[in-house]
Amino acid sequence: MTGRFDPAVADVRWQKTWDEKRCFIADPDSGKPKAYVLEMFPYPSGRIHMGHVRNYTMGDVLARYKRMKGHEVLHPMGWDAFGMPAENAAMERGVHPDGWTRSNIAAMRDQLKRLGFALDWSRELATCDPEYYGHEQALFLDLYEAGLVYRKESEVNWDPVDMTVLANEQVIDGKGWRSGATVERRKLSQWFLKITDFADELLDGLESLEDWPDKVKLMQANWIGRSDGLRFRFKLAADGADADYPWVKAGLAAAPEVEVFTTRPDTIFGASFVAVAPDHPLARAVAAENPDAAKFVAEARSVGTSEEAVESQEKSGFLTGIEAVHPLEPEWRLPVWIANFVLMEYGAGAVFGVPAHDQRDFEFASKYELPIRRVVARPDQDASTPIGDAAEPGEGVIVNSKFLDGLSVEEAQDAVIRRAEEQGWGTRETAYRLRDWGVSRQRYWGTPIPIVHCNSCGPVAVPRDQLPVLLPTDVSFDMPGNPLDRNEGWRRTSCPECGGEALRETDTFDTFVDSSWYFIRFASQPIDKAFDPSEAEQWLPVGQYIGGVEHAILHLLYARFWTRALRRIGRLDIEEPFNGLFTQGMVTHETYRAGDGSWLSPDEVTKTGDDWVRIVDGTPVSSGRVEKMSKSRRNTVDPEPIVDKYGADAVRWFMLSDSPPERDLEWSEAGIEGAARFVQRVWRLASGDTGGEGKDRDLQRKLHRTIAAVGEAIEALQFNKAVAQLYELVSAMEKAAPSAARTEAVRVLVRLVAPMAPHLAEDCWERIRGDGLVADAPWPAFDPALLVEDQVILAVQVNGKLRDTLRAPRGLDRAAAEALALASDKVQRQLAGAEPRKVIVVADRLVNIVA
RNA sequence: GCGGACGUGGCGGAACGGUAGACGCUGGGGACUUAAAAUCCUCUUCCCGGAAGGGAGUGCGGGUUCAAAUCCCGCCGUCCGCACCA
Repeated sequence: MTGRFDPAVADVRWQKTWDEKRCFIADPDSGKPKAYVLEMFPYPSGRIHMGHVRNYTMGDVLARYKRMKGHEVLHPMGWDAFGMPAENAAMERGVHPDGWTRSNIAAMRDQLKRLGFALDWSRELATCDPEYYGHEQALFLDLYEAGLVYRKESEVNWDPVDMTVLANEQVIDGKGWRSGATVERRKLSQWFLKITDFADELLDGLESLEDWPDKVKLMQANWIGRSDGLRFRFKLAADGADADYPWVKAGLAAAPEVEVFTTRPDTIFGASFVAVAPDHPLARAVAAENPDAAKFVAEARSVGTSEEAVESQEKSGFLTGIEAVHPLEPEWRLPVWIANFVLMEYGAGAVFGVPAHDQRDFEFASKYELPIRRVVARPDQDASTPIGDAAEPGEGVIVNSKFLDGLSVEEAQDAVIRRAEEQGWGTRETAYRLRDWGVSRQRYWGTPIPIVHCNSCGPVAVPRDQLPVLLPTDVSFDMPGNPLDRNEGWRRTSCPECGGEALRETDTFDTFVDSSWYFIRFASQPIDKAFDPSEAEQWLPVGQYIGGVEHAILHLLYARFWTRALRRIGRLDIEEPFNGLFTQGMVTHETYRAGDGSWLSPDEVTKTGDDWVRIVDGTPVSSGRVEKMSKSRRNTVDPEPIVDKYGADAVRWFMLSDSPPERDLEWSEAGIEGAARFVQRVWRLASGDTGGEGKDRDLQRKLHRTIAAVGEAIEALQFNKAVAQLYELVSAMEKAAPSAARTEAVRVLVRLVAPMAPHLAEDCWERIRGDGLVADAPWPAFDPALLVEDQVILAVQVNGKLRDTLRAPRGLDRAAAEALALASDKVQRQLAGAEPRKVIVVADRLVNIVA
């Protein structure tokens, strides 16, 4: 039989067949065990990129494998369709965000379909569909009514380029995650979701996520940043005339105290100062009275929170002249400073400084010559050992600390907290780094926040029967800012409560709200509500979720929160949305630069000998490091022409080969060529002579071992290992003479490659007259008895070094193995007449002779 | 600074503490062909050697073990996350 597998014909043909037979429509009532395989849905930028191809190929292999193993598989696809790029396109090209987004979706859907993914397109959704965001508005109101939403004027991260607010999670090194602009501080009224109410749950829940990467769990744990400690109050010394105290003048007379939070209450006798944040009420009170203080506060606040600012900024403080009373030593006074390193948002917005055992306090004390007093000593130190040129934050025994002396750090912490609680000046408390999630965005292309602002009633929820609050279509993008603010016709409305004049909320949701529940909507999509809990619970939690690690904190934390919030308000009985998580690596490519330093794309350059040159004029090109494919580096490779040239299966196969899926995959022409060759080799095996009688025990064993190994590798998401196994099997089959075993091997091979190269597999299946579609065929079973060889190769070592390998029957006993090894010429030569002192035998593996 | 991951041929990478380098790519040699493409065979960690064979070898230095890429200790390097978090 001659000819070649022709993907141009086969791809279209089988995609059509799967579609017509509704192969991948998930049926909740099939009675089969359910499996929910999900990849992070894409933003409809207009074209798919190699990262999508890799991501969706991995999910597809798993989905198809699970189907073959007898599961009812839910493997849906949709569009994370709201967001800035649509508005940018509107501003740059005058197209409407809706039209732009819709046509992008149509283009990308076609591209995805060409790759033959086993997706249930009947459940496709886009977050910009009113049917989707309307339900989201209702869910938001549910949370609002349950007290999990609040509005507050707060200092926010303002992106001056995108002209919107960013969540803390979206500020990377002090810059906006999309625009890269340095983020400013602004005061705005914002809607917040109470994610901090779930801090403990979200942290503790991580422990149940056994099939998540440790790295991601750790990142989330660090992000939540739980610290256990003591919150306590310092009384402010009021020894002089009351009226002079700044807090009295500032109207704070009722609270002549300052509260601090510490994780090291054991070091309380090492305190040498108290410091408050520049935003602290006490600091403001002082600033109101003292121009120097006001100047200091203003300067401290003007410094950004960017990395450079924080690193280069020296610790500095302003001595207020106020004194705090040590809670355990009433005669002991500590100076109160305003310090630029104290954050108002964390803990109590004030700290007490222990220079000996905290590096930051140490630096501050060194600068202002404050006492540095040891209160913890390591075994090689005592109470009088001076502190060197750095703080000692570690463990030890408490010294110089009255009733705490001799206790361990941990014991002393307990003792101080207990005493504080008994005496009523402090309480055990847990502080978190996590802040509430600000979800307001000053953008058009997002889900409208379903709130109306009434002059007399304040913010009022839009009644359910008026949902969805639709985005108006008559908007203009001819000036910066949010077009909703300028759309009076849409904005003006009446108050649902009093009927008076009111204005709609013009902010829209952060798009991470949209992606916080789409996996639930995939599982159940009734018309009249967001989801039906009993139907959704049949599929959820997602069995395997696959996506990029860049969402380790943002999306994955928000989705966990949203799921738990729905549970708390009784809407869905699921604790964690994603049972298994896999974060795949990026697709990378070499970068190229012309002589003038500009980036060149891979199709502008060619290699002549060892050097790269520009195709147009032959000028030399320098090849740079391998980096993530990106537009700015111009090192992207568009999947579409690759699929045209090699077919979907070769692309899929290459995406799974070589690199372990969690690591980066370097795109190479040679790699895709190799994958295309493999596709043809399989096709030739299935098209070749299938006659032949008789057994081939070696091939049969190889086959059964491969079935076991490939299944195991797919389940562990080690696709590169599955690929290597299949290469070995194909190689062995090509070398084997025709036999019944070989014929059987072809039938099995086709099914083993089906999850990875489904079009090829269908074509082969048809040629060998398999029943129905290979997509519906059961995964081949293996015979455990055939996994073991009856001949083994024994490694023979002398003093741990390999000297010989010997073929031996399986199950040889110690003495026989030893005798066999000692009979080896090579061993005898190494021993040179010496008597073995000891012989180690590992059954069926090796013999080590120690001389 | 804190936390984490990783370090194996020319390259991507395999390797329950038990034959290091599977498999793929690249490269060399060969077969088929008028020629090419396609395909197939073969070699490809390094050093000495014609070969047989020998030696070295998993970032570096120690250790545990009959046996270490794998376990332990200490360095060095690369990457990622967080970052004045009290």
